[in-house]
Amino acid sequence: MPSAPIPHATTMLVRKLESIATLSDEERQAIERLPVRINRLDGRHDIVRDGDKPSHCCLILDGWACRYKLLSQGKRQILSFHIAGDIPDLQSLHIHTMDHSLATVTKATLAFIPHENLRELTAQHPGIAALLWRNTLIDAGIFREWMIGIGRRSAFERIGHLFCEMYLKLQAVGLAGDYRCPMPITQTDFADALGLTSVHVNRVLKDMRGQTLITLRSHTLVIEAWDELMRVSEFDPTYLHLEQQAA
Amino acid sequence: MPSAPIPHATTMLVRKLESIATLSDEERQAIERLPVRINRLDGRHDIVRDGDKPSHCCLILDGWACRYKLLSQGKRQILSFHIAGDIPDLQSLHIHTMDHSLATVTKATLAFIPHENLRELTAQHPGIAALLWRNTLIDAGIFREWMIGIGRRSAFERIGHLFCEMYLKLQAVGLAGDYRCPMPITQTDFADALGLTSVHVNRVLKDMRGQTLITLRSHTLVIEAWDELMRVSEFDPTYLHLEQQAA
DNA sequence: CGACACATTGACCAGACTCAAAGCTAGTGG
DNA sequence: CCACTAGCTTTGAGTCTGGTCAATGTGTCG
Repeated sequence: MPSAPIPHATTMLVRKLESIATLSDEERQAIERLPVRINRLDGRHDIVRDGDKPSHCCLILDGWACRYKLLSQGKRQILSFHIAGDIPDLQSLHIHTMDHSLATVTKATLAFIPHENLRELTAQHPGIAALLWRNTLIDAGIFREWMIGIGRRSAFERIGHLFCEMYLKLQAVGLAGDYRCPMPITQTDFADALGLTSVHVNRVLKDMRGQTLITLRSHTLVIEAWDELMRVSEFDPTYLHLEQQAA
Repeated sequence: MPSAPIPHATTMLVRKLESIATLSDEERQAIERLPVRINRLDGRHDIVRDGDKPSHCCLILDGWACRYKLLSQGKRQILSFHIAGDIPDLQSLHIHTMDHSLATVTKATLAFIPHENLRELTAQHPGIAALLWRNTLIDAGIFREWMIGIGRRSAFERIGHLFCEMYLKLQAVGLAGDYRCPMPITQTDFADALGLTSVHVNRVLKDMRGQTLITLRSHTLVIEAWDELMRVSEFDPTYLHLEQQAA
């Protein structure tokens, strides 16, 4: 988790897409010609807000972001967490009004790509369109899995499940290994992501530590018993569709 | 709700896509050339199962379907309900292994379209690809909204919210009107969709009837007080992205 | 060395669950 | 055409997971 040098934005995108399928030279070059605007933001800072009609998509180069929605009486539901290589608002390319917000979790480096260029790219290169489409479909699969967790799993299982999911996602882009990964979110964030309260999250974490399943200190997670954690969380990684590990 | 004659499969697809954007003659003809296999199924019948690698997508011509996943100890989470015009497993075009199941709810008429023809269609016509992509993105938005409900809304709000959502979706394809629509699902289905138990659903429904918000009898829902139901359920239809009403 | 955000803990509470037993009702078959 | 049945709905009584409220630690950063 020592932060590797942040790659050039389009290089990161090429790498991400090539982890799924091979790109032709032409496709690779078309991606590399995309104009990007790089922006560095602090943590806890909105990128796009519920109701906005954005004109750019946002590629994460470094740091964490999350999608969330605010409800009445200060209630908040976090919908997803995103890491380097993700384009969390790719949907805005085809759905013009945001129905939720996107914010940084940590300090982050973002690349903004104009919709018009992405639209041109996908019109010219159906293969790239398919890959980006596929990306949004995997996102939808993760939404479904979260729904299953919130709807039908215990607090303990939900938290364990999230640990497994984030560890594998981070590992796939080389940001985790050796059962150790960054986990830069607060207990309130956990609660809002998993449909719990922060008080209850605290108690479950205490329990998990007691069972020597995990260590969680200064925003670093160590999974002390991976197989056991997967088992008690009923975690099955199929839904992440991580065909291969990109390094 | 009197069942109109079931239109030809490709006509239904053209109509659906044209409710979002205009198709060129060429695009329309390409869709109409799609080969389809029509199949009539009873209710409560699996169409595709968790783990399958389907080679067709399924367009619903008539009836209801749902996506669901089974967990240990007989737990089930229903992920979505689908009605005429939907292609609930469109994702299988780009994600080869099913991470959940798809089943009919009622007796249903389905049109199966081979992946290879859809892939060819989208490669040839980026505009159609964009429209289908958009469809899957709206699905994802509905998943997010369900997540919000299960995570942060009370049982009462969740049920009210689902009524509002299904009424508008049905109305958009001409299957509902006058605050009245079919609702062919059991209280157990409600429970499994909303992260509740059927006993509790039953009690909440009783409460809703008591407040004269709805009538629900023999699989027909009548919304007696639409504005009030929307208000108490905190329902905001933005996420459905129903740009216009198709008749 | 504050100050502030975050984590932890205790005491109490409630919305939703479990288990179990009756009622309904729409089909089915005789 | 009616009795039967399977599946669904309704209700009651008791329980529990997870929520609420509030106070007290703890760590980090200017």
